[in-house]
Amino acid sequence: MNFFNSDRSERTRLIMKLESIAELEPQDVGTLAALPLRVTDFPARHDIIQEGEKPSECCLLLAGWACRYKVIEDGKRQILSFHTPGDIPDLQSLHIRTMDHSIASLSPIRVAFIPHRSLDALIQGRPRIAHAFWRETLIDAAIFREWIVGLGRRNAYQHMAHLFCELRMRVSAVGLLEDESFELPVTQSDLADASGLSPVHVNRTLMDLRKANLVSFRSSRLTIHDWEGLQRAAHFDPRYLHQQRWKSA
Amino acid sequence: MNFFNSDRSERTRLIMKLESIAELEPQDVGTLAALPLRVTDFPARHDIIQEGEKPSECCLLLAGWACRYKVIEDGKRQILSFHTPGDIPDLQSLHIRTMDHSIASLSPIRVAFIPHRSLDALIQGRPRIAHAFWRETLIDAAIFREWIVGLGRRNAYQHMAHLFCELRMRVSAVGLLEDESFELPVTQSDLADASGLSPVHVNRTLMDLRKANLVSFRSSRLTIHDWEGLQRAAHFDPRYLHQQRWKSA
DNA sequence: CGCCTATTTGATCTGATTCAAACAATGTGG
DNA sequence: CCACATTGTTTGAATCAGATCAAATAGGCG
Repeated sequence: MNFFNSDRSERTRLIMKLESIAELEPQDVGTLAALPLRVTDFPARHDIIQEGEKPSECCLLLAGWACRYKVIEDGKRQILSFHTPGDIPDLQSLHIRTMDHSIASLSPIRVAFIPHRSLDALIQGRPRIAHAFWRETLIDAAIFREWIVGLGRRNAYQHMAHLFCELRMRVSAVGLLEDESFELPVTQSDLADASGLSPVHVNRTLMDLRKANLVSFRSSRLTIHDWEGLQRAAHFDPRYLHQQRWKSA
Repeated sequence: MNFFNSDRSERTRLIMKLESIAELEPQDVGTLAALPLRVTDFPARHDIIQEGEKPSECCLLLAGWACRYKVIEDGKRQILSFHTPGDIPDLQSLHIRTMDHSIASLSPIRVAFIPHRSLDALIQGRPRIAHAFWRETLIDAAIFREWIVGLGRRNAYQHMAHLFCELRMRVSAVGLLEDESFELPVTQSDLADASGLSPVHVNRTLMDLRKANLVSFRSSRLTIHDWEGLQRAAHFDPRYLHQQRWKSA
């Protein structure tokens, strides 16, 4: 619990994110800033919430990377989404009591827990914020849909390229893209669990992408060498992300 | 436009559905019943909305089956979800202007178009209905997540079994399950596009499920011979559907 | 340095695809 | 009500994308 360590840029992350999702009024921003936050740090690869729990708070990611995942009977894991600062990966718990999946840190992370009570009050009193929150969960669903397409109908090469395009766009939207390169603290096994492939095949696909001079992934950092080409390889169309203003290229 | 043909059971479908999702007050029900509906019939295999459109109405499915789908560059199709009466498959268009996928009828269907304007008013004025609508889109997302798991980490046999379990539960919840059997007006190609498989392999998998005496799928009807066994084969756990009261078996 | 975890490589295997053709069902018009 | 066309299902054979197994190599870090 490092409430006082949380720096200014982290504490305004939620406001930045929601402003990128919907228009807010000055009063909305004030109400958001007054939200009670319980700020907590977690190490890498640590469960924040587990499937089956009934949380009474939502967790706002302030720094670091997280993911949602499910484990099936035979122990296989499927990652459902990746999350960057500003995301509230369990926002749905506001209206769906029981978690149907787990959320874990990928890197060391800092999260702010916000009581459901406070969020409910916000939703009642501030329709624009309610709109922004709902919209965030809907964009979430749009990303799930695109993953379904990738898993169902794209080959490994296109699928991985598409995933990197998505992450690039989202990272860029929260200002973490540095010259077509960003921290991506995941292993190739994580990428396998996200893309429905085996770790070995992820490795080979990464090498193919490297050989085609599109991207390279080394020491937890993705560098895009040819953004145009990557999009072409993935047949990537960013409209499904429903970003208002694309801070792209 | 068959407003007057729409029978009583169809017109209360939405109310039934929302009541199964969240608790409503009598006044909510009254407001819902007063919603202006533009009822329209469509033949089978007809697009109701296409990707890229910006609808100003939502479509409530009154009768028949529909699906969401996306088509990628090389012409491959991925079905994203199946929909039964009571569903509003484009409810997200209320907050996300542009459709990122299409919606089509599978069988002949009857839909009621409801202006966004009216729904917005409802959401402003009746918090419980707002809650129910939001919750419906969240359950949608939960189903997407389960499809991601199926596509990524289940084999063809488990995946198809799981899909049938999902459909059985949902069909049951809207009262369309008749003695462990229900209309499922889709082709094996449709099942292939939903499960990320080829039509040939769907055919072979269906035969395997038949041979195991779990289900049979003939002339647009799915009959479950062994509900327990089917759930076991799929490792099906219905909790992700977040149904309040399971009107099951 | 030495341990542990992640990546890379090679060889082999397999679940699922593709192609092609036969067959069954359903519908349509004469 | 039959003939024909169309669409959907079934079967077989060949092929392939990606999985699995196993072992070697490379990083990161206390």
